[in-house]
Amino acid sequence: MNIKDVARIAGVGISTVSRVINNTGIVSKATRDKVLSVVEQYNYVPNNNARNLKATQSRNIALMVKGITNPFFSNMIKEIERQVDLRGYPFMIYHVEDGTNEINAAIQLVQEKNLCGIIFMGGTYDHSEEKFRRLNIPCVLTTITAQEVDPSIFSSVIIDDLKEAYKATKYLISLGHTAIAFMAKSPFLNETTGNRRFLGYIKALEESSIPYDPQLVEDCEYSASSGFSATRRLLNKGRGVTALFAAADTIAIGAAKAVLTAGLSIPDDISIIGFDGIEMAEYYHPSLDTISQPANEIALSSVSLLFDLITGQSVNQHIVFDAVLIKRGSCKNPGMKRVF
Amino acid sequence: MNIKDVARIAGVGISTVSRVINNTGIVSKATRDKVLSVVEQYNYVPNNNARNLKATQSRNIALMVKGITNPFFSNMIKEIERQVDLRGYPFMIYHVEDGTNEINAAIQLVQEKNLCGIIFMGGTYDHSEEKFRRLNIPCVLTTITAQEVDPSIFSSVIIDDLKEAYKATKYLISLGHTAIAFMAKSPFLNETTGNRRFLGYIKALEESSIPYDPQLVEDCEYSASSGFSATRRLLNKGRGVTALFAAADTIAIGAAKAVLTAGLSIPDDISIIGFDGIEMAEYYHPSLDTISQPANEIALSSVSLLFDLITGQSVNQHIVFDAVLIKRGSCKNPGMKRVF
DNA sequence: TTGTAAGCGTTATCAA
DNA sequence: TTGATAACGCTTACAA
Repeated sequence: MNIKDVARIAGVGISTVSRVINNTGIVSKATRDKVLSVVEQYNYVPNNNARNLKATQSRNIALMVKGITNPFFSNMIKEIERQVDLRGYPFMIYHVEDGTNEINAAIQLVQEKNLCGIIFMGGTYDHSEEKFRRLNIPCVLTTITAQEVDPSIFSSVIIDDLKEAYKATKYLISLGHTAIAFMAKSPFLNETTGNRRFLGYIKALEESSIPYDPQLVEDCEYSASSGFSATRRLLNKGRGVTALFAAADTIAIGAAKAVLTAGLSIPDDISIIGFDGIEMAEYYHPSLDTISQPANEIALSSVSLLFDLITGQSVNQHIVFDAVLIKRGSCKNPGMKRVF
Repeated sequence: MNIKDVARIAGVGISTVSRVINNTGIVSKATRDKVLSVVEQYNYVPNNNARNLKATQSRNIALMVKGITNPFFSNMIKEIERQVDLRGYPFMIYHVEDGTNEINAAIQLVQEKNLCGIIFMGGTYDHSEEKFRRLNIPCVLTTITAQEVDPSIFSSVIIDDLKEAYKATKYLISLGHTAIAFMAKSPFLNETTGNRRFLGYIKALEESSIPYDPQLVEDCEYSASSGFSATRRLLNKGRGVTALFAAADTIAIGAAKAVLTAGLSIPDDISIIGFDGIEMAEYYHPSLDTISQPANEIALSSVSLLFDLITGQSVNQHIVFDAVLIKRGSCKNPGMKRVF
């Protein structure tokens, strides 16, 4: 079933069918009805490939997600999809494997699928300007940004990872902790989210003249199991840790399990604070403190920035949201020092 | 940059370029190298729209997910993507809003994007045969099936929800529980996963001559917050519940939180068992018993069935995996009856 | 071994 | 208000 068939059956010309379908140009009511009834009856759906081929510029929008298993992203994905849908643009989600370069993947995609806009979620900050230029379509970075790239060629919606991590660490310090462990993915790899949060942690320590102990930093994946093993390793080192700052709630949950399994109490023996603000951290027992990102606002703004760009209503912008320190009782002042 | 440009710059014909790109037909080494160097230098990427348009049948594969926020799906999505990628087929993920019909959405998609295969994940069992016929491409249902449809026109990879729920309930009964609550999404709506699991619950009760009390069944979303409220409602009813069977781990986690928040102990006061086998249930404290689905095998089989269909290597099949009852200590024999 | 040319299903231009 | 018709970028006979 193609436009030709519809035209033939309806007894009209091809372009008339096209005009009816796209609501473009003037068509008499009689002709329009005739065409529509055929379309209806035969379940005709225009072929997008042909459309895009013709159109040079399509309306396809893609979301490239790095780390789709991170529950923090799930709700954002859903909201982004909803928002794009609302505006009537075709939308697709692409998952990028850890270790593949999302921009490279995107460059392929833009040409292959004829995208008119793209949102990147997750990943690193270390993209080259040349790649961005080659992308050459409106582009919003969500939860990440690009340090080395001319800010006028992309938009971004983020929180200030460094500042928020600083806030979390400061909070622990203000409670009286000095032996504070830090867990994140790739904390020592420049321009990653983990690194930004690590820098915030370091800054807070320095400001309070607490010497930085590299033994207290663990590199781990964004998962409970990884947080669990990392915390085990930490506890086994016997550095008298009294507080754990996990740069993701998933890690914090694994960490909490390791602490509880070791027969220690949260927060009496060890305080824990996470990052992100996922539901599970709230429903953990004990509920875990966290730095909660405004996921919904981030999603909404990302889409709205993208459409401003697509419709040419504004130039590239960079929005930085504040995250909120949520206290649920998993942190308190350190009790007696213990030796692990 | 299109194939014409490449041909012109390389000083060859269009079809030669096509032959080089697609590794089809015989091309002399010299010509091939010349073409490839131009492709390389100008970053030429063939336009997929044109390809698909020509091809009638493309290689695009889509995954339609209903309930992308369910962490049980996350790893499966990742694995499915990986498997499709491995086979070198373009892959895209589509999220279907709760409340929209995924088959309708798919019918659109098949024509628009020229799909050659589709996997459905999540959703309900109640699809009409007519819709499936209209789909008219290889199609695998994952974690769901279609009761009313000729099984020779689709494949499926599932667990036996009824049997596994029966297993869970039986387990609780074998421990001595009789006041067993059940929580699921839409337990009373025919042909949903929640309903299948509900029927297993009922079957186990009947078999043990435990009268069914509708007050002990709660309808809730697949989320911790929803499980939390549902459990609150349950406890407030004062029916002396001693065990909770949550038809999803996310629900079980919310339920556990409600129990613990009420000052009760798991499993001393209340036993809890979940369903699915997500990581968080293991790292909850206490770790939660569950019926664990072989998510990875399900993902692998789904893709492999789909490709068998696409390549015509086999006809539609229906695979039923066994799930495993994992005991982590959140269930024990009921202690003294309490009145809540 | 290579090139020419005819579509694939649309949209848009132009003439009727 | 309509209907031919020329692209869009590609693949694939078929010819050379």
